[in-house]
Amino acid sequence: MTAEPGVTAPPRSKYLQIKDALLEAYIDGKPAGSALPPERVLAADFGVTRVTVRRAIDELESDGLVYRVQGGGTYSVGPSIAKSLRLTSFSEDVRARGRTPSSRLLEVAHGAAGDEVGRSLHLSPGDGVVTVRRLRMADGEPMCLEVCALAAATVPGLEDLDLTGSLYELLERHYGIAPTRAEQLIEATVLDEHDAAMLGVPPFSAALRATRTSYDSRGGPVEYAVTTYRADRYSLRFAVRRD
Amino acid sequence: MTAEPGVTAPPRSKYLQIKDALLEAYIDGKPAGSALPPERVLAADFGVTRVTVRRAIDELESDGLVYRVQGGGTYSVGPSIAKSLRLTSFSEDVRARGRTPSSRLLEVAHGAAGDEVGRSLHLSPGDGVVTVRRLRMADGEPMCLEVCALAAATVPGLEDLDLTGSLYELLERHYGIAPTRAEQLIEATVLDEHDAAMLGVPPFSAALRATRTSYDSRGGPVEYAVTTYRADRYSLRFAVRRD
DNA sequence: GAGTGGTCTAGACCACACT
DNA sequence: GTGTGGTCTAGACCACTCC
Repeated sequence: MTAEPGVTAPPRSKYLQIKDALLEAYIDGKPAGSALPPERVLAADFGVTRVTVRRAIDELESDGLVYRVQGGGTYSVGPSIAKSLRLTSFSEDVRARGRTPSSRLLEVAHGAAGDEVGRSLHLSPGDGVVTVRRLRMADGEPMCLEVCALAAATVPGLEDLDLTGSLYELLERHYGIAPTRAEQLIEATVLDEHDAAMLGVPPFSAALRATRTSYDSRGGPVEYAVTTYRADRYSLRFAVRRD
Repeated sequence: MTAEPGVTAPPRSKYLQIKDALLEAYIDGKPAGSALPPERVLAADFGVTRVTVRRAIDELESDGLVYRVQGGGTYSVGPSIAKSLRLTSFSEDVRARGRTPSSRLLEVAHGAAGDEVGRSLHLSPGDGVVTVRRLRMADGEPMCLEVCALAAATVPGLEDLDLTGSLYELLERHYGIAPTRAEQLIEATVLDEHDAAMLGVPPFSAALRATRTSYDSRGGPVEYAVTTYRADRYSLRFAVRRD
């Protein structure tokens, strides 16, 4: 059972392959409002059942890339808009925008979890946590300040590793920990003089603050992170639907 | 054509009924991490196929209320967290929080669309738009400033209607227009003296700004709205997953 | 009426977790 | 091995839109 030459990727599910094919054929570079072929036609073309085609289109719809009209058809929203809400690390995020991520490590500290962090990580307030403070940059330009807390017991020796890259990659490689889902809170705030100076903006500038608790596939909390983004460099864009 | 006594709601799809039943039985009031029964058991209990049960659980998962572990099971995230990202009007939003919405109408103006609004509403810059400025409140307390633009041709006589309630309800009732999806941009900003006074907070306070373009079921743009929320009263909370 | 998306059935096999 | 969720098939009927 060998793969076709040029097909080096691991065998992905059909509906994901179809999603990519639809993206390339009917969405990327097509004007907004272009119609996709009917589901039954696509099913025949791809040699799958309609259920599988629908699954692919379900993903495109929840990503905000197409919309459906019952009895009407399926239409492209247009090529440029609508980034979906996926759990991504800062490094992945910056690379996806075609820029180069880097970090300046500000502090690695051991201490007690305390109340809020302990509750989020399912620890007692006195349990040990490692706190990593970093200034994160894209093409060398400051983008956000990140404070990340992890249960000390789960990441022994973290402070001796290179913390200027992707924390998610590092957790996976050294500890076999991989966050798969997270709860996220987005607020607006104003930067104090210290944080503003770090980010290279005037004091009292606006900022977006994201507070995130990440969980691994077994449901255990992995990371509690507070990230403060420059308002002039960061925004959230997504599609919403009505029930 | 009368409904059954006691069955006042229109017949909803099975998977939505199952979703509600699962919510009540296994999520509301249950501690985080509680396991749901296996999909095959639920299918038998509800007298449907596994596909239909999975569809219900798909919705719960994308709402951030449960998470699944392949080979393991399906678990509740807990009762309190994770509001989903649905397209809701301010009035609906406030009522969902158990408070009473109200509005103060600041201005209704006719004018040319201009560049940005025109592009969003698929109009020429010189086409007419109606702009509605409102201060929106919950239990009488200022929550946000809303500026909403609609194509003048689609809402004749809008300025003579009662604009202190839900704009979505009004669009539906008087013009048969119902937004079904939207693209939304979230940014952080700082309030100027005028807006801060309107919202009853000190000048230069932080605020969340949401810029939204809504579309009806046929894909036509309906509304271009910029809403500025008090940062101390409004935040966004949602669940994210990794691919 | 013809065509489209929306829902649902009754199975099957695979990948992964637990023990 | 057994049980779980993940994917997929080959149909069916309904609700809606457009002509």
